[in-house]
Amino acid sequence: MATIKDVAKKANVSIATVSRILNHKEGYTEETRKKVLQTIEELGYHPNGVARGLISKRTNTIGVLVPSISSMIVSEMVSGIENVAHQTGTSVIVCHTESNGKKTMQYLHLLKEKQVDGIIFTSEILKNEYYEFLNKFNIPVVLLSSESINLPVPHVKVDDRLAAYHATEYLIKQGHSKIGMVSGNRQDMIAGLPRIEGFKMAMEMNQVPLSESLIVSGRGFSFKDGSEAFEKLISAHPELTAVFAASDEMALGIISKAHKMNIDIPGRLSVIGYDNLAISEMSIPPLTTVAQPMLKMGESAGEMIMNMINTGTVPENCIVSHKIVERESVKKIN
Amino acid sequence: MATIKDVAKKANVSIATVSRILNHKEGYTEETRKKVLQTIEELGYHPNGVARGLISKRTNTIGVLVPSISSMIVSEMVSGIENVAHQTGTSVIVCHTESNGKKTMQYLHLLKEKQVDGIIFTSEILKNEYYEFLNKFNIPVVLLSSESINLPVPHVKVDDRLAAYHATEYLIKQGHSKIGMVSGNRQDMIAGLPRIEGFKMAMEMNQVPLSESLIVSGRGFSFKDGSEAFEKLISAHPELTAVFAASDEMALGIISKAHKMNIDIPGRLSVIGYDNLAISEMSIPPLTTVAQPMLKMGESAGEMIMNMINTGTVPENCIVSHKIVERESVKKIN
DNA sequence: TTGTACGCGTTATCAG
DNA sequence: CTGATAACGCGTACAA
Repeated sequence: MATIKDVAKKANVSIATVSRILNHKEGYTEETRKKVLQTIEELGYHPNGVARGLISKRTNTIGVLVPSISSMIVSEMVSGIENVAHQTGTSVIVCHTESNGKKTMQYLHLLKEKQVDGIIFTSEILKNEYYEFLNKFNIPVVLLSSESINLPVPHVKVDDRLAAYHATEYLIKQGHSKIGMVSGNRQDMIAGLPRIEGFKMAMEMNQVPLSESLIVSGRGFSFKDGSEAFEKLISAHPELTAVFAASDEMALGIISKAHKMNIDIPGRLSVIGYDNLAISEMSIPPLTTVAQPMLKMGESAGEMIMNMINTGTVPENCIVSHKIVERESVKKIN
Repeated sequence: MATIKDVAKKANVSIATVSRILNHKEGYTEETRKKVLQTIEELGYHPNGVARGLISKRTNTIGVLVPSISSMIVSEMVSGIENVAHQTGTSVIVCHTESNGKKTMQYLHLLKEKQVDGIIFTSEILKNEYYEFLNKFNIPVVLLSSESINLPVPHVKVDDRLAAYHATEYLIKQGHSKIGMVSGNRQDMIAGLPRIEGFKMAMEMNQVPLSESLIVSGRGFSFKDGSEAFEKLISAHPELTAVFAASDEMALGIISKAHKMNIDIPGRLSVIGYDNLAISEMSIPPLTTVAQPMLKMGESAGEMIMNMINTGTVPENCIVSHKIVERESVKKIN
């Protein structure tokens, strides 16, 4: 494999000169530049990023920690991150933690050893243990679709409480007053509780009758969770005309179960989801839902981490705006 | 940041000894080992992988090229790759090429500069240009869900022709004899044409009437492609009782369009898909489909590349077996 | 404008 | 069992 030394020798210059030319510094004539470029071509020389990283203390690599790559919701965010990263010549290492604390720490060690320039932490809470490690080694971090209340780590996410508020309010404005919610896990302080709070708030603010039994939560946000929770909800409250689901997958679970129970959607029951995944256009009926701009969020997080790396400052949090995408799963009534 | 040198100094040993201990070589007493480990703890020392990579010529990093990360079909394969990679302490850099030749070459250069140990090429054909580059620098490659007919590159995939054959035959065995196909792009020699061939073969082998107009292909394999192609197909052949879709997304497109046209599925029309994505359980009705074991394929490709890296030999191709997952979108008829 | 020489943090090969 | 020391490929003061 040709090194910078080989190039220097063949071109009859010093490695310093070659290095300068490669890095677009000044200090050489156009003539020598051409000569060097020429022999680089001839030798098929490529710079060795590892050697460069050793001396420059930059690897142009960032790590992205996600609970699960194949989850439709994170893969799009990763895509956004990769988008902006690649524009500046940096690469993305993905690590799926499976929400496992031990595995997460393993990854953190691995990434530190690899000397990544920064880390994006996605869809999961930042435990103290993680933070201390990162902080100890001064590794820049940003939280994506997550947040920390006590730690000084910047994040990008939508305002879940507000978004849930809007979703519920939308249902109310369509004339519904018997509304239930199929929520995620109550213990989940990031994506679970806030959406429940938003739901309650909208109900109260609009004087719609509310009781705790109108909210039934699943273990997570999956299709199955949605389907099971809905079954409980509707048997306790057959009078419902609308349901707010805390995720699109849950909404699909509801639709599927409703179909089995011969409940027409949106004829007898309206459903609004949350996420605006690709699948929400594919369902029958197409799903009305709260859109989280996943791709954009990934891009923002990417820009944020690049900024931290380049400037050493910690940026402001970024609250991206949600919106309601109207399709056909919600019906206006009287 | 503490280096191996600091550790050596503080522990009153040489860096050589520290290195030996770190790498579990022999040549030191239990006593010195403890002392060194102790001071490593105290200093919070972590080895620098970049420096190690410079001398060992291994980065414990592989690159994965995919057309699009967020495509449900590839994200699961990446997950499989990452699974096995992490077990051996290697990381995965994902690059989405958007099927763009220029961008792909950019990534290849980037990955070479980063000195990755190997590359997995996913769901896309390996152009000569790519191969020459990889070959020139002796970078191990494996093809995942793709193959090359003229280049000596190992691959892992299912036998598309055979799988399509089985899917079609399954329809026939359920009593159908008026069968159409909504296919992917005919020009696609990897995932397009073979499935068409399999379809034709099954029809012919079972003496089911076949004409070219029974196959209509989309630009790709998307929901929209499926929905549009189906519209053409069914208007030309309203007598059809079953359709083979070349992907699950296309199948969903068909179901959706059929619903709009008041065609009951599976009552009047049976549909079989291809892929067995997560969404195929979520549709109404749940989709009967040909399962490609995406996760396992990723894992196989991961093991394959690790083998190539470690042994320098090129492994056998790996044809993984498909199977038909029966759900509710196909009805048996008289 | 150009070249020399040192250092980045490791591993590995020698001596001792 | 242990310790100097030379690589690995590159960037960069400093000198010429």
